Amino acid sequence: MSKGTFYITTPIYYPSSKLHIGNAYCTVATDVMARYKRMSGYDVMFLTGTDEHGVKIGENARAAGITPQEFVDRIVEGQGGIVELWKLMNISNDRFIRTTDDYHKSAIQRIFKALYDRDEIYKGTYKGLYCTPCESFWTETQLVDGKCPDCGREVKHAEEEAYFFRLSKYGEKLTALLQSGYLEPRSRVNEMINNFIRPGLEDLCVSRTTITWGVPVDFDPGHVVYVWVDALFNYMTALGFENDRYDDMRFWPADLHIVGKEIVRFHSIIWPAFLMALDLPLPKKVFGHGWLVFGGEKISKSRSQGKSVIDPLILAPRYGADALRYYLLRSFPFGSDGDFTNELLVSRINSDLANDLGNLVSRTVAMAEKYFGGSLPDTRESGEFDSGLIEIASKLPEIYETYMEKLAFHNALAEINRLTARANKYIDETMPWALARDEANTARLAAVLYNLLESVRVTAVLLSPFMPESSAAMLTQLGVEENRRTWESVQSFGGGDYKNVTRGETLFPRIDIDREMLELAEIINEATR
RNA sequence: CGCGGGGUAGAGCAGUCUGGAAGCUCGUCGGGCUCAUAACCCGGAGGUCGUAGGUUCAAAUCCUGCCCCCGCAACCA
Repeated sequence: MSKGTFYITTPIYYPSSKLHIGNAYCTVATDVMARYKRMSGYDVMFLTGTDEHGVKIGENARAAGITPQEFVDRIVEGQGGIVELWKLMNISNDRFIRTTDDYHKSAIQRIFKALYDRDEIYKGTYKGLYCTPCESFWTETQLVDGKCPDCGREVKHAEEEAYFFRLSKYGEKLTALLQSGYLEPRSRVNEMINNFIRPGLEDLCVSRTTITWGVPVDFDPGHVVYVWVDALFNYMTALGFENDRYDDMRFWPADLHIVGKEIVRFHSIIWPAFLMALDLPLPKKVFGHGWLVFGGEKISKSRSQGKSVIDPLILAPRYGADALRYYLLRSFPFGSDGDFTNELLVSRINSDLANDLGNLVSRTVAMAEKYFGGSLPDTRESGEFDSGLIEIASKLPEIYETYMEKLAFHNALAEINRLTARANKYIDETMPWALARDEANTARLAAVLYNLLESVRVTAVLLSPFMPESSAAMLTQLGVEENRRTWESVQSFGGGDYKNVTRGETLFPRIDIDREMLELAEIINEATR
């Protein structure tokens, strides 16, 4: 029974160079949310993709001596590219849009025309500071010492004909939208209103004549659609808006756009204004997450050129995509910045995953095999200490759900860890190895192991959006059938039985942190040489 | 006075919206257990919650000033 549709998106990434761990952070979070919603019964559409036009890509392609299309093809679909990265990170996107896809380009032309026909777009003059060698316009504030921020040379005032979107008339409607809870976290709302709306919105330049790598304005040769319309409408063209490639408009409006804090502005001001202009339903929510920083400083694309050790292509195979996914979402509140360090990554894996969770599964499964040959008897005797464990396990799904709905992933995971810790303690309290010494205690021993296996099952199911592979491996060791791996099945503790418990491979091997840090240092050295 | 975020135990962080016994992980010291991945469990030491005021019966939390760090400023998640 479906609870309805749920449409969730990542930003479309700009493939001017390879992606870094920060992009992976955003996509992993979106993936977790998508998997969580699927698990809890929604018909989910999860979209990610790439924004492939613009000056920078044109330049980089020229520098590489290939066409822009070849350039983006390489970064998106080539070896070590974006598609491969998402596969490696176990991203379950239903669709991948590239703004160079034909259906998207023709749809953008129709959308641009529709805005023009409604007089939401008009032809005017773009005035700015132009750097001739770079073929780029800059604003006053972008200049470095009054010169081009890219090449450091003089800029001059220049004008070009351009189309403008009447953004300025949407100030009031946008303020109301922002105050209605459209944008989270709440702290970003003031930033948007104070910074951009209150000073007065200017009309937005939506075409350029100096750019060639982009979607042409079909009714006015020489003009190319500038980033806004091209990029933002991906969320709709990917569903089939103004094109025949797809027929999934039942997913619109989007339930959740997850974006980085630097593009909150585009998604909370420009994007809804476009939709208002076309009388289209607005997305239900935009969530602006924080950034990963590295040693307190921002991770930039330029700084991560080459193989830095924060490269997910190195980290994911080394520790497992699940462990990396877990670390990213457990360590930092999603709305704030988080300091990524390799030490913290390894120490998280060791303490939370190897010592606490992995070891719990290991000792529980080992005892079920050792004492009952992997098949628990049906006669069980409850006893002291049971209620403490069962209470936590029973309440967990509801608490988890509350946090997941708020995208408070770190809190949801902390709650799961609480159950893991409680289960480990329960083993100490009940001392199954002592019970096993006397056959008179068989029923009690069966109950203890049953409670432990149930706790692990609940844990594994709730972890499945975060760590899909490890979760499945755990449930396989427990010998749990499909119908006991569902969201519904963890709403109540007990009910099933355990007749086929089998030890498996170590879920999360412990890492020698000192040796690991040395090896990572060597990897950095080799890469920078 | 451009805007925003942050300053909580040796380290890294929750908690601040919605005021009500200062919490978690790592590290450290001591004890327990032997089912388990030298893992697990219990206990101890360690903090004037950046700073100065204010509101309150009560402030890490609300208000004001100041200091320090970081980011944004129209294409870096």
